[in-house]
Amino acid sequence: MNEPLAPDMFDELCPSALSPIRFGDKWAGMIIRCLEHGPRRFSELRIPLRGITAKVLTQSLRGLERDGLISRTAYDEAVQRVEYELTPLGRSLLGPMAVACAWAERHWEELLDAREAYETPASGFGRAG
Amino acid sequence: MNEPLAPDMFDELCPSALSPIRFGDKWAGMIIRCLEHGPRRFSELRIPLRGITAKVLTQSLRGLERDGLISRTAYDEAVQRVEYELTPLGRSLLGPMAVACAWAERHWEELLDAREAYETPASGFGRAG
DNA sequence: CGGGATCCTTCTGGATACTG
DNA sequence: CAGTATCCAGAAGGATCCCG
Repeated sequence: MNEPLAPDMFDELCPSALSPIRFGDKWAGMIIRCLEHGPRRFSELRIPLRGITAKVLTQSLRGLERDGLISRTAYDEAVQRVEYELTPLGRSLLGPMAVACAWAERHWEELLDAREAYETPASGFGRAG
Repeated sequence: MNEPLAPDMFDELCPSALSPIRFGDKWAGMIIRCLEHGPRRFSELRIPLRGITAKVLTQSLRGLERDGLISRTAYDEAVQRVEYELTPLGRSLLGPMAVACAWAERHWEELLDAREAYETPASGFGRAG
């Protein structure tokens, strides 16, 4: 149905790293993006969320489930299978997230500059006045 | 110039308490809202941010300054006076914040229902199946 | 008034090992 | 496979005292 998730979906160079806008906990926003195009399995989610431990992923998923943003479905098959999917409420967050992403991409340079300027206070002009 | 900030500006009943969307750290979003209509003094900010300690407010303000979202101006008068103000970059965040607030207000009921449903798993129907 | 310094508690995220 | 149980480190937030 939906293609595999790219392992480098959340690169280090991603502007979201600098964005002050956060959705839920550290991983929630990324998880929601992963579910954007359809349900995903637990182990499928671990791929783009590189290095996340099972415990932390479980925690984050439970939080999202608690807030009604995703639903969890366990299939009783030979090999255990669990799928997570966005609820309508969760899907309604995609709008605000797109706004946040657009903001971050748009102001990415300014954010970088601001940090750099803040960390180099000695450059001829100071706060004196 | 601008009217005093209402002490109950951030009520406990505020939908933002349930919203998964966060701007910066715990206080950053509220600080930005406080600066929306013009510069504010340190002690002025402490009023709506009820119970915040000086240290934490300072920390949060420094973080916002570091990210280029606000500017700090110290006036060398008899009584010490420091004002914080939104930069253009900081002001550009008001759009995404309005989107976030609209989302939270719109889905406030759903969020409440989801939490309640999650905390009362025993109600006849379960996840069985 | 607007902080800084210090100490303390809580929360978040993670490493590791184990399980149905 | 999809977790749970334990233990642990670091960061965030806060209380308290002090200062120019």
